[in-house]
Amino acid sequence: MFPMTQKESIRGLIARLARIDASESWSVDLNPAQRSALGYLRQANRFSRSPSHAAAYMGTTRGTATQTFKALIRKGYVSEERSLTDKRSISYDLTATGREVIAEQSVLELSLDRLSATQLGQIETGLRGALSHAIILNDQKPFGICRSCRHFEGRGAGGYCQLLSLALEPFEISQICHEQEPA
Amino acid sequence: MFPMTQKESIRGLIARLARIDASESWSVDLNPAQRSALGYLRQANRFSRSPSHAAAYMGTTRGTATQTFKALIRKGYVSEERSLTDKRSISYDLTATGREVIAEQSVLELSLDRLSATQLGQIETGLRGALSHAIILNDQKPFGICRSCRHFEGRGAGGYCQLLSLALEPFEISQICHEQEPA
DNA sequence: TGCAATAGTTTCGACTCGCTACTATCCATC
DNA sequence: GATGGATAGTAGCGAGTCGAAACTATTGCA
Repeated sequence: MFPMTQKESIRGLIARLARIDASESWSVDLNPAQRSALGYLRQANRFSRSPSHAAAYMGTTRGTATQTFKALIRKGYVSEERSLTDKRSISYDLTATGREVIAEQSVLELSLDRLSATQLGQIETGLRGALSHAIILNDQKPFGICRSCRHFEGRGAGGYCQLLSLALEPFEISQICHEQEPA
Repeated sequence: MFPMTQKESIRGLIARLARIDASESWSVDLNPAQRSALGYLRQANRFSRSPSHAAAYMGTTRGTATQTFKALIRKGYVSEERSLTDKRSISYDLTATGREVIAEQSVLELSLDRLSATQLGQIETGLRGALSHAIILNDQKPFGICRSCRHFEGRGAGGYCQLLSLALEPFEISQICHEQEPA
């Protein structure tokens, strides 16, 4: 009568999985927005850990991002550090307990456990592709990883950012950056 | 420094895609809950279109489901019909405008357009598998499609439900049912 | 020096959603 | 048949989210 297209099915699956995942966050005294803010901080490089950048990444407003970070401070999951060069800006970082909380395994991850490695790989590349298209359609910034940026230049184990004229530690080149532009 | 596992990446991807999709629903005067309620009604068979069943499917409470349906009535997207046999129960159904609204293509679907048919197939089966595990872990009902139920019996183009002792129209056997138990 | 842009914050209001309590109805059991 | 418990839907409350807009402080450009 009203057959669902494959794309509609996938849309529904994503919504349901996201809902299951979101409902679980509450059990660790984190709401979904707070959880994804923690996840963002874990991935973001040192130039991208501000409310503005988090807001751009999560598709929300700076005001909401501020609220979220303040709540995370109260709970002791992140620490705040004011910039020395620009007195307007603030940088947040995960605390040790913050890292523990974010590392806890979710029902969603347990469910993914039952899939094969190839299936996981297929899902990841597929969803990643879809997300990058969606981000373009939504006029959002890509926040890709440093290593695959046009301003990146490899140097031994680490690298160099031509935009910021800065040397990069090895671990930094696989973090995400608000300035990133695909090569 | 803190490498993400593949499962963590997928979790993040699902959350981000869901957020993009959810934020879009507002542009058609539907909130995410209302949108997924409409989506549920489109798939559900005639025995499963009540607030209770929708609540079980969506992982929310009956109270919230009622609110959602009442809002959809106000907006003219669903119609209400009281049952003749059980005076407690109500059945909702999509109106013509409700069907139009739900059929509109989303940014998420547009993004999926850029993937190949094989990729779409892989994503769908993968996510479907993950969801069915997650549902078991969460003690929710599967709401699978009629045709693949242990009470289903094929009869020509249509079928027969051994649980309800009822003949089923051809289009009904691919709808989802709250009584469904995988064969 | 002044003016616009930017970073973060605050406040307000609309809205969601879960919880609890309540009514009506059904049904199983004595 | 009565009756007690389960089940369907609903109403109202309250905590909390989130976005919009206004506001302050700082920066940097002209």
